[in-house]
Amino acid sequence: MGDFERPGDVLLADCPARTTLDLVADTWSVVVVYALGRGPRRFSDLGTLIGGISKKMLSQTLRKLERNGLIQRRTIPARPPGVEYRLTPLGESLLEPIGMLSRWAETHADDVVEAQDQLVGV
Amino acid sequence: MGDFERPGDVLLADCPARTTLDLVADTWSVVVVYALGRGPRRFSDLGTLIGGISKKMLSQTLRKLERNGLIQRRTIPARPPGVEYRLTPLGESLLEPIGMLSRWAETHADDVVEAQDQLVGV
DNA sequence: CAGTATCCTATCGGATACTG
DNA sequence: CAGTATCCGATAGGATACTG
Repeated sequence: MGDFERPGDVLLADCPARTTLDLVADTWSVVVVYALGRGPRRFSDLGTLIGGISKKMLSQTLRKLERNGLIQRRTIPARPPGVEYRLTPLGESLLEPIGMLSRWAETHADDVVEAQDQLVGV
Repeated sequence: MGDFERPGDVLLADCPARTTLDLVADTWSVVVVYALGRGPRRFSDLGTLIGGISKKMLSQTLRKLERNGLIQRRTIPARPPGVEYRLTPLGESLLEPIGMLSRWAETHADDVVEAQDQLVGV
């Protein structure tokens, strides 16, 4: 190998960096973390806030992120009883990267649509 | 609606922003764009550069990104004949967001592993 | 070299129904 | 409210073989 690669690079298969990228590089993970960036939320509130997500995927995504230390689940002893999810410091550290990615998607969505049309024809 | 949401937000289902996020929020898309950030590359070179990717997924990912205007495919009339992929300006605009995401994965991979171990037990 | 085609398995993801 | 369980079709993704 040369000095071209750094160990732990996302280009390397099976390294922790790649595995970690795998963990967050999917739409639901990005959107859930993005939504929790607004502050702690209940399960049902997240379901409302995030358009198009099913209870199943919301639950799965929350548990995956929890297993990997990005979010924390807490039972609220209030009335009515409920559950609250919040970002951990690790999860918060992800807010800036996915914020940039989300902003890119919002900003360049029209460019993508235009490129698609270009290829289909006038 | 309140002033809480912006139209085109990734939180909204089926809007162009969400669709565009969907397009790039997966591991192979991120890694392929990341790899092409080093400059134009041939198909086989990308396969070597990107660890663990199969020809099938590389091909599929390249075509998807091409269809959506992020990369451009060009046939090289050189010897030996080949094909070269490069980022379009739109693709280049994605380099900073995914660069941040990749750097996050590299930096926080150990935190994730630690969090996993914590939950499994000592 | 640069792919496509096929096969097969695993996961994604929605819908629905049920539980505490 | 906050989920889990089950069913089902669609897609992801690897392996292998084949093509121009």
